[in-house]
Amino acid sequence: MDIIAEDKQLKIKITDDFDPVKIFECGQCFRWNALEDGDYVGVVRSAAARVHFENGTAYIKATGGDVLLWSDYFDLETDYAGIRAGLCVDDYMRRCSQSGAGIRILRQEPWEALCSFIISQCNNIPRIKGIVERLCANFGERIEFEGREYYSFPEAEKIALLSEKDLSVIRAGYRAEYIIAAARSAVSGETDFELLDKMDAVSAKKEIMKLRGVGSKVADCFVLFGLHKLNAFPIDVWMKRAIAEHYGKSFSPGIFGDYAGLAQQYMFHYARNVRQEE
DNA sequence: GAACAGGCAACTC
DNA sequence: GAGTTGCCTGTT
Repeated sequence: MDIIAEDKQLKIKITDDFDPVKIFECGQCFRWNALEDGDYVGVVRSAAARVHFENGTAYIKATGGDVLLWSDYFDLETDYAGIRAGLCVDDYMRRCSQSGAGIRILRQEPWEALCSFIISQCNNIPRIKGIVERLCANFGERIEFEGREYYSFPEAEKIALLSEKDLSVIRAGYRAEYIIAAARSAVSGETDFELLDKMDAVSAKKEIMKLRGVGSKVADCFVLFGLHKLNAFPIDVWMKRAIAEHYGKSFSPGIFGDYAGLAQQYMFHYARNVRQEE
């Protein structure tokens, strides 16, 4: 990918898979929203940004963050087209990966991913987004961008000091208790994201599942999206259906190898966006 | 009003 | 280990 910094914006000549709609709407993140003109606006760390996509070029205009932040966040060093080609172990996966071409796994902050996916349980995307937005608006740092207000995702340190009552404004329900416990665990060092990062996906999953409110699915989402371990394979009801239909009981994510997590994204995308249209 | 939702924990057998 | 139930909130 060619990244050129010009006129206070980054211009990325896309030479690999990169589809903003799929990237932002595939369920991996909750803080990017489409504007009327189709651009996406979101917050990463302490920077707000607008992503515009046109003629094979992505334009990123942000309040901050250098080239490194954005190339890291969008995982631009990884060859998704190449990985995708290698995933086509059967005809079904070929269809899935074709339909999902353009998805990239963002390198999100571990704490943000953990917290967001704790909130995601038994919830739909609009509501998850609402809760996360209220969390940020109430406890994050204010960022002004293009005449509008945005908020950073609050640090674990900040959430650790809150009571469940303090959190009631975000209307997370019974998940509030889990969020606070996770924040305190992160602050105390009992949950150590740097340490988890060094582990393999299976060990990291096992470790993060020690937290209350973190079961198998949330743990896999954390490992895949928060730790960027691309072999983690979250299984929700959509995936369960797809697996039952196409692979049966003996299924193991292992058949997709080191990039099973990407295969999961393609299957998920296909199940949600393509298959019902057939 | 009741059932349900992209899930988890605690409990039962 | 498989099955059941409550959980907080919002939607159908």
